[in-house]
Amino acid sequence: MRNRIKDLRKAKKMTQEDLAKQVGVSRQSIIAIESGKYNPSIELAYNISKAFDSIIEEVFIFGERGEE
Amino acid sequence: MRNRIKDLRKAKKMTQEDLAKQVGVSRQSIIAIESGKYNPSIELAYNISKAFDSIIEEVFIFGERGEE
DNA sequence: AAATAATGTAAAGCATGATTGACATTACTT
DNA sequence: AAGTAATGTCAATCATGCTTTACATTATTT
Repeated sequence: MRNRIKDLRKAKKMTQEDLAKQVGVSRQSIIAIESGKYNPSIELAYNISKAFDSIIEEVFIFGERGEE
Repeated sequence: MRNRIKDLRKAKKMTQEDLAKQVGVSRQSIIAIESGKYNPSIELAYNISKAFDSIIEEVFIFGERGEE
């Protein structure tokens, strides 16, 4: 599962730390999620997408056919 | 965070076990999620919503004002 | 070029999502 | 009413999201 966090974040000129604070997790978590290291909880995914005034499906891209 | 899984599941006449198999988790996980005991991963939330031909936001309802 | 901000990496530990198994209870069927 | 399917509950264990700390690297600014 990929995501657009890095791009959306830069479009809003936010640092990883800004986003981390806004959604209430550590910067490490943002890094790990941006780089696809793990699956956030749905609650966190929701908070992140809200930080970008988007819905989850606009931020997280689910493998149509297997996640290259 | 509430969700409509139980209702959607019944509308499709699926058992918890049916759903569990279809999305690849244990029945316990379905029970726990249906009853709001915990936050699924986004991947699982996505698979569940796909089982109902819906998007995440149609299945999971995020606390408008704090989750009674 | 030096200083500082932002990003990346690594490892240890904690919190909780998810599994398994066994049993109790409530609904359907016959 | 008896039998079976479906749901619910409890507890132990495993897997992984998430935190914390500390440092290294890459950008940005002056």
